[in-house]
Amino acid sequence: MRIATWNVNSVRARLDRLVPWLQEHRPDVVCLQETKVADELFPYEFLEDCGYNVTVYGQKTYNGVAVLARHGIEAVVKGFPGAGELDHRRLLACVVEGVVIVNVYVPNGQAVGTDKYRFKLDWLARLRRFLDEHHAASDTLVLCGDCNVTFDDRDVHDPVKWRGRILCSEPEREALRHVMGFGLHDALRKHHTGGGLYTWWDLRTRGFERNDGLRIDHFLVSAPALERCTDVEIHTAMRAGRAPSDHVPLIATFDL
DNA sequence: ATGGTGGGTTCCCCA
Repeated sequence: MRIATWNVNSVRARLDRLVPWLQEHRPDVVCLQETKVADELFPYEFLEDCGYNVTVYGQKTYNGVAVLARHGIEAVVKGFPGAGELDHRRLLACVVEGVVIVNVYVPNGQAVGTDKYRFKLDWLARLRRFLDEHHAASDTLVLCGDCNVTFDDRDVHDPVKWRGRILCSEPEREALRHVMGFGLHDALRKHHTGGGLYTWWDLRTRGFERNDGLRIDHFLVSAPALERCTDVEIHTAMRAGRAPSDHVPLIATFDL
């Protein structure tokens, strides 16, 4: 089973990139973030025509997550249970072929010390509680998405410039490690231990042209899933060319 | 120290 994750920065604006990529690579499961569209306006037909069942949890303008699967999508959970209608639409969990899929769009946090930063740290604490209350580390579980946090300086092209800043600050890394404490492992690091592997480059500073990137999109998987994980690839080429997202897709392969 | 680009909406917010 091959599982993909991609922050598309608007699913409607990215269809011309997303559809050919799906047709070429045909991942079994695709977790999308930042779909930026209300559920009734989601472009279902384009993705269904690629051979996918589609489950969405979106909102107008901001946030939004979706799961596409070539197999049946079961046990769908939209948002943190009990959080209410006003909560950001950033979490979509489900089961595909017996694998628990948790698709997340972690808040960006804007800047260290802001209200959005505190919201981000709290959101990560809620994510850990959600895992504790609804899942077990002995399950075959794959949590993936835009985590908006680097693990360490290997994930940062210019660690001096980024030290202590948003996406790299120690409280964020600690909050992410607390999520990992549920019993998750950084699947990419099973296969690639070096630096220089990035998934996001800032549009505003034309970061991609200088490879000024960060690794903030992750596959965080339970021990049973890690054991069966045979590769994680970053599709860096998708950052080049016309109208890219600021994030590139990743595909993790599991011997399942 | 700031701004840059891009998406979606609305006369600006968010990343």
